[in-house]
Amino acid sequence: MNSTLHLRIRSNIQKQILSGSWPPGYRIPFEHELVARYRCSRMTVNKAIASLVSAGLIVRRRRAGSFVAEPRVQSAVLEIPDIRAKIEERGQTYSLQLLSRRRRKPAGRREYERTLAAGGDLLAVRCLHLANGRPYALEERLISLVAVPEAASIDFSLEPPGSWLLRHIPWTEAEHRIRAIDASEEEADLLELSSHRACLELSRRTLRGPEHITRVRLLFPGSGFDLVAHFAPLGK
Amino acid sequence: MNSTLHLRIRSNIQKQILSGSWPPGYRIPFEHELVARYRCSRMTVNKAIASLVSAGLIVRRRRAGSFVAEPRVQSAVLEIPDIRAKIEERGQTYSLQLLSRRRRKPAGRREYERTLAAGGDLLAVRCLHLANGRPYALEERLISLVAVPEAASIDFSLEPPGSWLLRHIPWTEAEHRIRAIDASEEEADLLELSSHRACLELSRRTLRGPEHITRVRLLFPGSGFDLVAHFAPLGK
DNA sequence: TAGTGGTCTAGACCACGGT
DNA sequence: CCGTGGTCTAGACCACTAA
Repeated sequence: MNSTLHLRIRSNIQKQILSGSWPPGYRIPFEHELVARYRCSRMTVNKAIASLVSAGLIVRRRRAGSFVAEPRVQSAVLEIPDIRAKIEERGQTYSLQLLSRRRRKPAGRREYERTLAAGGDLLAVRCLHLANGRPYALEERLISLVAVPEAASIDFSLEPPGSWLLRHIPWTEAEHRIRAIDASEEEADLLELSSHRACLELSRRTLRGPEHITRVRLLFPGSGFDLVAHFAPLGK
Repeated sequence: MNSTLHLRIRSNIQKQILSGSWPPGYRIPFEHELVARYRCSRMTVNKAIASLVSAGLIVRRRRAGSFVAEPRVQSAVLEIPDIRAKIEERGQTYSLQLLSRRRRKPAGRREYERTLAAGGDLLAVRCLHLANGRPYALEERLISLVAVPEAASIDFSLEPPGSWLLRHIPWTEAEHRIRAIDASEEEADLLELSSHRACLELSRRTLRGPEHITRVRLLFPGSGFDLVAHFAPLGK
């Protein structure tokens, strides 16, 4: 059992919901009823319920009451690892191979390149992440030199661009897309794939407010890479 | 600008962080300073900051103050769609083909099957989800008949097992794994894949507290399927 | 229109952990 | 030790909305 009162109230209510005793649509006790039951102030009850609302377990309607939410589409929190950190935490040696790095104008026919460039140049970086000397992931990245001019003078052969950017432009927003694709001839060659060509492709667009920062495509050999996501209606 | 005071305070602080004015490690004003600045009570300031803490933007340390958090590993909220709903919302016709359905004992050598079965039988279901009559995903599912005895009398040729389970056993916890794999001969045949065999494999273990409910493996042809996840340090 | 949740106040005591 | 955040109280007014 938890220490503080609002956490105890919260976990009692949550238990009813997760066990199925209070099914979706069930009206949980009113705040004033919980105040009476736990002999506490309304703010305390409110804090407990608010946390269940933000976890998506409860919906509240004025004048009507608070109800167990209808379960939505399954959603899960996906941790997208920093590649170097992930490799090192498994006790392997991380190394980085810079394949190419050039400054260029956006390709005219690519809408997203012009958006990203925002009237300036792009830095195009291609590199290979290795674990114990074996290919782990292929990275193709575009960086807006309007948004991140300092990047022009970094050579990215020591620190991977992702880690460098995270240190210099933290707290951005991002949109991810995950697909399975067959590696091309050249990609299979770089990743040292033989028969099995299936790869997990992770694409990410990174923004800071309206400003586009970077766009990256990571290619992981299917055999060596898992994304694990956990869903628990626990929140915090 | 937002309506209520605690939301205004919150978004003012958030703006400082996301714009980079207050970098990671920066000590934000003490509660009593914000109380003075906004001429409000401490509870109101506390509510604003608490919400930024739960969004992961701020860490608090007693006696020391509240600090802009060091950006963690990128994390994103992944929406795992209900297959039927997803197909129908794109205006396509959903249909379901039940390939096999049998009740059986757990395979002795498979640890997880014995755990899932919990001393009873399993229901093994294999089915194909179709969009406009074309294969969209292959589903292989095990259901614990100890946890969900009603499932024994459902034939799952009309309603997909996932949708049925969500209606009957809502609010569970789940663990997901996402990989890219090459489809086997048989799987490629069922999914009508020709040359490109890369598939996205989504595995999910579903629990209710200590009780194991179901285990499912979904195979999506790489060409036709995206998972999209959005990360924004906004929370709620 | 009556009762719910949403918000806010002006206090209070306490635990913890930097100084 | 002492100031911070963590928690809690016993009120209050208001907006919304279901009945």
